[in-house]
Amino acid sequence: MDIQSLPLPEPFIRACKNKGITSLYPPQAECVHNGLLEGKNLLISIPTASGKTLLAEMAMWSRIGAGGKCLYIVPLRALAAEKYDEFSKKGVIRVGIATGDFDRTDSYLGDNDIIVATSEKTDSLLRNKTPWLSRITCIILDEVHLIGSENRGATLEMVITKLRYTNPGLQVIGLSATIGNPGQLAEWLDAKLVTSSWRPVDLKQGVYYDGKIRFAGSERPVHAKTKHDDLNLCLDTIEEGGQCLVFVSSRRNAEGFAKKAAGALKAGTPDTRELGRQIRKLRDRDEGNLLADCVEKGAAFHHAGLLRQERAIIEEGFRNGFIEVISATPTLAAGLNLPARRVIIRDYSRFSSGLGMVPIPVGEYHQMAGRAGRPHLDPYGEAVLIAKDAPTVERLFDTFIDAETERIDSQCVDDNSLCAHILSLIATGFASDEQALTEFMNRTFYVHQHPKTRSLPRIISDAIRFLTQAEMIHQSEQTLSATSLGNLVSRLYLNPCTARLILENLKPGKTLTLIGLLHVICVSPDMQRLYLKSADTQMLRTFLFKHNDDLILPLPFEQEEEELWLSGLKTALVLGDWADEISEKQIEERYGIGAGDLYNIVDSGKWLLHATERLVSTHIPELGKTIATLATRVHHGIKAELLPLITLRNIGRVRARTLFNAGYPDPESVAKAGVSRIARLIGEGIARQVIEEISGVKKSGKSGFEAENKPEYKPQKLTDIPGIGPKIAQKLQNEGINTISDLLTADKVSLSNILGSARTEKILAILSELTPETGIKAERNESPLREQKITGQSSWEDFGC
DNA sequence: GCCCATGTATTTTAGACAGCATGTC
DNA sequence: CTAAAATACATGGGC
Repeated sequence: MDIQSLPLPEPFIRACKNKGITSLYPPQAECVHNGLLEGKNLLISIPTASGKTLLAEMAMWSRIGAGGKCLYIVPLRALAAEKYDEFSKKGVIRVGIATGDFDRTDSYLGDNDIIVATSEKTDSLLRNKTPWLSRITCIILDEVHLIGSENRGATLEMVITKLRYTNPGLQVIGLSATIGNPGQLAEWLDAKLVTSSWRPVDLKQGVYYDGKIRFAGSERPVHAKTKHDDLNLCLDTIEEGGQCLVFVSSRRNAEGFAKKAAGALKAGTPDTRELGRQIRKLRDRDEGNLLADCVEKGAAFHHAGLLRQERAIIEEGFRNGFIEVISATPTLAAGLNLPARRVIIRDYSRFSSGLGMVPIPVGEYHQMAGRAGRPHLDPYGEAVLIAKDAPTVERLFDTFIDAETERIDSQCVDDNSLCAHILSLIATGFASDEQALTEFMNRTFYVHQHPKTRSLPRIISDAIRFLTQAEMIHQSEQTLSATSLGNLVSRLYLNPCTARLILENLKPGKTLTLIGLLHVICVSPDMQRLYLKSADTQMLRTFLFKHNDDLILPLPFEQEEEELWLSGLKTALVLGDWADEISEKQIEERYGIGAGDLYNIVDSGKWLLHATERLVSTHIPELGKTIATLATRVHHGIKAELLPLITLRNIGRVRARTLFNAGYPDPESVAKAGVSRIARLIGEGIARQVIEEISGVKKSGKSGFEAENKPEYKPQKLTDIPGIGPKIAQKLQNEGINTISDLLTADKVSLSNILGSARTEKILAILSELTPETGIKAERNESPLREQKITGQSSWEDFGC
């Protein structure tokens, strides 16, 4: 089928032509025949790299041509960024991206024709009643089979159900890997099912044993260059001019294999050495950098302990053909599109606690195998499993290559996130009584799979009971409504169990310490915890011996709970060290974690501390202040003494520490020191910028030295302060704040309630710069955490719900 | 007493989503 | 119902 003959906007057709795409692949043509461009729902289950993205784009362009707006839902932030780039390149249409870490376009998001978002972000937008969502006329569900994922499937299912509920006539395009029950999923989506195993590059799947790869019907000998089968398979492809992807079961294995491969590759090229340099630059120029050592030779490993930038360099280096082999954990299987001529699935079983080594799902095998063969670049793709003995050869064919893919099952009721979803349904007005909840749930995939279920009413009323007890919803007559707490929890995207855990334990009555607070957050279901190693247990016991009194939660007796408690403590200690300015390298060594892990822990910690502050501030403003301080400390990884400096733009933990140690503990002293002295510490460009900021001078052609002699900025009235106009001033006056000095003595929490926290921060930052000159001392008691008292009691019982 | 080879007990084991603010210069 | 590989430690023998 010729693209030019299709009813698609001209710019899109031109863009395709420029990329060399003139006609459709057979499965793509089938989708067009099935109404892709006429707004029909489709579930498309075809192999990776057979043109799913183009199908999505065709559907979206045709909807946009008809005045519509499209939402492209992906499971990973990295994937969102990739699609965003890809769609943006075509020009003409407006593309936006919405993920948790990437919301700069948020305010104008609704103006875009296409919005790329993660499923969680979409859920969050729904909970915050984002108006433009009702104008969406087409959703693309990338990797829709993830609806069966235990962790995150429920969210995706609820998002789909909600959007279809509010937007009648919505076109739904599901893009799925091969699954066992595609018909059932298609039925639920009211979609036509398109399946095909057609691939643009031929894929050969086989098992290696005893010097040969056995494919169905053919064999291929592999030259035994070394005594390692996995390595030989790898070198075989490289000699032939291809690249290799090796999937293994653990990080250590990934690193081990890359080291082995690097040893065999020996030389490396100028390109790989450059990549190595780039990777070295990312860390403190310390001695051993295994990744850089490997990459220099053209081998790399890939897992979640790496930094994002490291992963990006490796992926790009592989795509450009510089890196010849990557050994990876499943990160790469699910993530970006990174094909290679040969994929080696070396470890086909993985540890699962309580179960031992279990074989990976067939679906996952196919996802890995599907990575073999680069369209237009490789003549064919090979996916190879490695057998350790003769009988295993056949077994591997049976369990993976010739096996049926697993079915997917709805996770939306037995998942512990049901409470959160019920709360959000009530808070956003999807349902205002039990009847409506049931009706809504009847539209889920769960009920489609279990049409005769009778347990649903009980499950729903259990959730309602929990939420009522937690004072998140309120029941009068038959009507359910969210309390202000419930609304807050829903909008903060917090698991209700987490919110309850926090509120139960931060009640007044106990001495609150930094580690005690962090510990509460770290045992919540929303925190990603660290795995406990045996050496940790010893370390934690020692810590407990000395600091048991600092903790709020008592050590539980039951073993399972104890493990959660301890791993939460370990995670809390990591956050504590980070906020105590322990160097990243030291933290990584002390807890045996990678830089990427640290980043993730801090990221989650930041989010949960922010949420905690919001939760607590309403009831105990004093405590809210303390938590806000701590949130800032964890955000930047600084001790309390650096708080004044961190408010400056372009000053992070390192520069703030440099300035502080050189005798400039706050913005005023920095300004007084002048550009030349500060420049010696943090470089002239930054120094100039910072001092300009402190003096409140807008960026202009003026030199930084002039800025030093600028007359002091002395506001007289409230409206003299940038950020405060007549309306805001009126609001403040209504609360009894009439003058600048009132503002300075007012406490931050009540200000936040009047102005919102972002504005308050901004205004306080401005005020803090001028206090000495105005003669008013801003005494914002950031009392040390250890002395903070709160009253009440904490209980262990409701821990973790 | 030291070094190495071998045997035995112990330890370790993937990944990754989410908030903020809605008026003002 | 279900693990396996790497590593740390222990032992023993040769010198």
